[in-house]
Order: sequence, then structure tokens, then C-alpha cells
Amino acid sequence: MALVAGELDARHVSRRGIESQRKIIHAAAVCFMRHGLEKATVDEIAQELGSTKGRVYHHFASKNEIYLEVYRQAMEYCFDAVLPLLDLDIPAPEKLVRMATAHGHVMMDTLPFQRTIRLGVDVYLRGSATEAERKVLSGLIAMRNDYEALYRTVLQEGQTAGTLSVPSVALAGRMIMGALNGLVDWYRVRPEQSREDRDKIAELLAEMIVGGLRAD
Amino acid sequence: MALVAGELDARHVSRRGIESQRKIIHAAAVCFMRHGLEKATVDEIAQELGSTKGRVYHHFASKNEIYLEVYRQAMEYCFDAVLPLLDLDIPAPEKLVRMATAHGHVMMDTLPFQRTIRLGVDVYLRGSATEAERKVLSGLIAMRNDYEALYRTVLQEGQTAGTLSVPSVALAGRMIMGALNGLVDWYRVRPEQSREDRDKIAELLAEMIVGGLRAD
DNA sequence: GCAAAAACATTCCCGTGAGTATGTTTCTAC
DNA sequence: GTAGAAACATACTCACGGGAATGTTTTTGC
Repeated sequence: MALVAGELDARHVSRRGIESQRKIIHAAAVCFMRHGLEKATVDEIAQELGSTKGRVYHHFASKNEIYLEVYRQAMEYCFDAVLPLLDLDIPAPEKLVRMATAHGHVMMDTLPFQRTIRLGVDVYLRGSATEAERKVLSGLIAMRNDYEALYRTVLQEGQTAGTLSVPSVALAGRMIMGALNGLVDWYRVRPEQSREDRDKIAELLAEMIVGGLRAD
Repeated sequence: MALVAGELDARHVSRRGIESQRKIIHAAAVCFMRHGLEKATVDEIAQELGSTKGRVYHHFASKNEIYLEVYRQAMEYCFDAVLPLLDLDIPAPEKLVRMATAHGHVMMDTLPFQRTIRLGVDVYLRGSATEAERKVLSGLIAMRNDYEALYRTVLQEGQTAGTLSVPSVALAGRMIMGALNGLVDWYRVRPEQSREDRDKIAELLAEMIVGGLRAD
């Protein structure tokens, strides 16, 4: 039961143990992306690891719990990439572009995780979820709101500074998230594409998105 | 078996029959939105109609088939709203804004259908689908591409006319779709909101999106 | 007004997959 | 080196839901 496994659980979890958990989470994300949250069976996740159910249920109490952990991991990837940029002492438009670019990269780099999040989100877990699980989910959704709030902060920053023209900060935040997260719907990992290709995608996308908010 | 039921099937379908089908599709969309594609059971869809399974399986061969029909309906809503605007003799930027606004309205007005589409899309049906069903799905995906192509056409139009500055038509199309479709993720129908509120949302959103593509 | 088919309701079957129970092996602490 | 717990594998249970089979009622064509 790793429900609170965001940080170390103060339990006797060996180095090998948490490493095994990590692999399970990753395998689950891949399976979720391939077949969806429901179609992906626990047996399949285990098979992806070259293992069996026993291993999975030794580390996680339920399939829902695995999903929640994938969710948390996905959000952490986002925060880790964007939070450092907030302290940059640059105009809001440029900061926004930097943030959006970083977010785009995260989308592409951690595709299975980000895609899993979009597959149902809160719709999944309806009914078939314990009270504890639902509580964790609420926390994760709040986490997601906090993330979007980062963008709103910079939007407001630019609005008051006069470098941005934002008719509705809330709506602009939604727009930015939508345009960026849409990446996971159409982006496909191809072996022939280089690092530069992904850079180009992220940068062009970010520039187009923020462009519509720049003050004339 | 209404697999080809896009248009009249040249079969003996009474007026009452197709009306019943329509209601089933609608109820299914609502259920899919509520509980997701898998969690929503056929029994639940029937219950939503104040009916039973028998009725549903009389009109549709499988749950998959219902989903496909919801998909098609969702796409038709989009085409119906946007196709007429293509013939307008106005500059590309304005035309794009009009199209985006119309699309935004469709998202809000037919929320259950549009949300259903996003819940898995092609990921659903993987494996558990007959050859015929997969074929229909391919057609629907093509339909979706055609729809996005409408936007790309206008984008290219503006690019050659010099009214738009689009570094990548393909990417811009993706961006527009992502930003607009994101609506179904956060928009919630509230009783107190008026027609004007939705107008405002659609227009502001469209303006922000297209704004980033305008030629300086 | 009467077959016959359409439009349902009712009942049952049966695979699938989440979760459990139990066994086996590997590691760790002392 | 030897308990004992962690880290798995194996085998089983069991509810749930898709779909089929079958019955009942309503409509339609002639």
C-alpha cells in the first residue's frame, strides 16, 4: 500500500523495493497508454515487466492506486520542469514562452504518463474507488490546479506590467493548457526524429500560443 | 445493425425506429461522459432511457457500435457548424475566428458527444472490435482529419495572402484543435449561465488562439 | 382483421479480469 | 547461520457485464 508514496513512507522499503515500484509505475503508464485505463489489465502490466500479478499486488493495493501514482508522477514531471523558470527575471511574455516550451518537452518526453492522465482523469474511479483513493485523487486534481495557477500568475504579472494583453486570465490559462496538452493526442514517438525536431515543435507551439496574448 | 447508419440505410426503418435510435445514442453519450466508455454499462444506458437492454440490442449489434455512432454524430455537429463558414468571402484571420468560435459553441452545446470522443478515441476498441467496426473507426478518424484540414486550408489561405504568419500550418492546426477541444475538459454546464456567457467564452477563446497567428 | 415483422422486455450464459490466498525464494538483521 | 520479513510466483475465487436466447406486445402492410 503505497498510497502516500509521494515521499518516503517512513516504512521499511528496501532500495530494491522502491526501484521495483518505480518500474511497475512505468510499465503501467505504458500499458495505460496502449489500451486505456480499463482495457489494460493488471496481468498485462505484470507481463510488461516480465513478471506476474503477485509482484504488482505486493507493492500496490489496487489497480486504482497504481493509476493515482502514475498521475502523481506525471504532475511531478511538469512541476520539476517549470517551477525553476518562475524565478527567472525576464519579461512575462518570454517567461511564458519558456514555460510553455518546457511543458511541451515534458509532454513528449514522458508521453505515457501524460497520456494516462488524459484518459478519463476524474471520470475514472467514479464509484469503484475507496474513500481514501478518492481523497488522494482530490489532492492530485488540486495539484493540477496549482500547476495551471503558475501560468495564471505569470499571465497576471504580464497584464499588470503591460507586456501582455489578457482579456481573461482564467480563460487564457485554460487555452494554454489545452493547446499544450493536446500534444499528447497527436504526438507520436518516431525513431527517426531527433532532439532538434522536438525542440522545434515545442518552441513553435509555445510561440504561437503566447503570441496571441502579447500586448501590441 | 446500424453500422452504416450515417445516412438512411435503405432498410425498413420506421419513423419510430430511427427516433428510438437517436434517443439511445444520446443517452449513451450522456452515460459515456459520466462514467467513461467502459464503466458505462449497456444496462445503464437502457436505464437512462427508462428502458432495458433488449431495446438497445435491438437497434445496435454491440456497445462498440453505439460508441461509433456517438463519434459520428459528434463529428457531424462540428461539420454542420463550420462548413458553411468556409464560403464566406472574408479575410482568413476573420474566417478563422468565426470557425473557431463556431467550434467552441459546438463543444459546449454538444458536450456529452464531444467528451465521449476524447475518452479513449482510438485507444478504445483496440482488440475488442470486429474487423467491420475497426473499418468504421478508420473512416471516422479520417473524418476527423478532414475536419482539421478545413482549418489548415484557411491557414494556408491566409499565409499566401499575407494576412497570417504561420510558421507551420500542420502545427498551427494541431494547436487550434487542442486549444478548442480542451473546452470539454474544463467547461461545465451550469444552470445560471446565459447564452451570452457562452458567447463570451467562445469569442474570447477564438480571438486568443488566432491572435498568435496574425501577421504583424 | 390478420399474419408478419418490428420493437421491445426478461432471462440466462459465460468469459474476463480484479483481488485473494497460499506457496516459494531471496534478502537482511543480529 | 538462522529466524523472519520482504519479494516475488502460482492458483483460485467471484462478481460483473456483454451479449445471446427467448418471450411478449405493438405496429404495419395488404
